[in-house]
Amino acid sequence: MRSASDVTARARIRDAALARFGAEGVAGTSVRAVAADAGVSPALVLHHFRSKEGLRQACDEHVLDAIRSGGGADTSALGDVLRAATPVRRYLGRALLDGTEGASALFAEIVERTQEWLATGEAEGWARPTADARARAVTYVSWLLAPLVLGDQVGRLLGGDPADTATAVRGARAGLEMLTGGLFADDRWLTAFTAVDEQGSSR
Amino acid sequence: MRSASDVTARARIRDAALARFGAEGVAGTSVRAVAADAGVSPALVLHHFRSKEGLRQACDEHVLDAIRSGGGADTSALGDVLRAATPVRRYLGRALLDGTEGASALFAEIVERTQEWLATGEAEGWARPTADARARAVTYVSWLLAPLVLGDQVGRLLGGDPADTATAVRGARAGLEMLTGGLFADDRWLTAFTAVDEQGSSR
DNA sequence: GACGGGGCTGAACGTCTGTTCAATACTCTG
DNA sequence: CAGAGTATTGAACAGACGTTCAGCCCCGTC
Repeated sequence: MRSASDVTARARIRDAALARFGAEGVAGTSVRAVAADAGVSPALVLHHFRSKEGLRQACDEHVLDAIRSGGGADTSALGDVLRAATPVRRYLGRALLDGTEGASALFAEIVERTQEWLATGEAEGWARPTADARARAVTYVSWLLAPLVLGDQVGRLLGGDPADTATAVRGARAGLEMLTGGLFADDRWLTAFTAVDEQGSSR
Repeated sequence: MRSASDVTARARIRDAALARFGAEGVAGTSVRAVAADAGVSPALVLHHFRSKEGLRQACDEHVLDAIRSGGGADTSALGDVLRAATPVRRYLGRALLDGTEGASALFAEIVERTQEWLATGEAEGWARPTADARARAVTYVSWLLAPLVLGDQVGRLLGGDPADTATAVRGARAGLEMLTGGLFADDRWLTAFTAVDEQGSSR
């Protein structure tokens, strides 16, 4: 076994599957289509990965390894996700929505790391205190991942090319702006929401 | 034609399709499964809607009507989305990811409304000014929709029941908190990002 | 009571699916 | 050079798929 090094057929198949799975979903992708993209026969796909499900698992593991090997640097997971190649992003978005085992684990992991990171920030004074650290971390991560899942929609409205890095950067800057200065100048919406919530919970 | 009033078979089929499409994707759902859920024969599904694609379009229109009829009240689209029933949310999330014609239109529409709403807020003083109003509106909407698409992940980490309203409320409050007070107390991340961006754009 | 039409069905169709299997081509070990 | 083992293939399978069609049933109209 020569592991995963070059453009071995196994790797070509995995990459083709990654792209197809991300673009059209796992259920919407046939083994034959993946094989055609990789330039091999359908039988070879099943030879290398035991089944279609095995192929999906292999994609999961590959994406997870690729992202995790980026290392949790100072900017937390933000950079990891933004730096990931487009097919990987698309695949990850769909895996998160499908509730894939690997994707779910990754999500939980990122939330955990983020919560610790924010706790540190709170102690060091650069992050504001919160009443519900868990909810804040979860929501923050979901925001971070939103342009990943909704990338096509965001890209379409922000500029012609959804794959263009400049587009993603423009959105990310606007996001950081909101998180730094805040979006709302007073707490009218927060109090309004609290009112609606208490009224609604009596239903 | 008695239109759509009660639990007519047509409506039952549409609702069953909505739930299935949302849970397992359009490609992952068979006409036979929808028919079984609705308690009718597969042939009837094709009789009422011309094809599987026609069924998908009918779901699109129904969801859009349901959401739009909520009316754009003062809290913008936030309430509309949160109030939508769980199957509708799930369906909408997947439709947005798939880039459905209807879902894309809805997204653009919400962004437009939100941008105007934020411009008003800017004029009235309760929304902070921004350098890129468009990017801010798009990002804000994608954040609003994030828990919708990632609902399962968020729910799982925030409490046992993803369908529970209390869970969604908890996340929404944490979000509003971040948007009101801001998350970061100083602009270290904003400047850091700018630095990385300028360095990265020279690649 | 005859009749027409739409809701509804069972059975069938051709096609595509994931998967299996025997056989071939290739590559390294002895 | 013989042989073992892996990469790779074409052909075939059974089942599920979307879709079609002829026909039944029920209801309101003349």
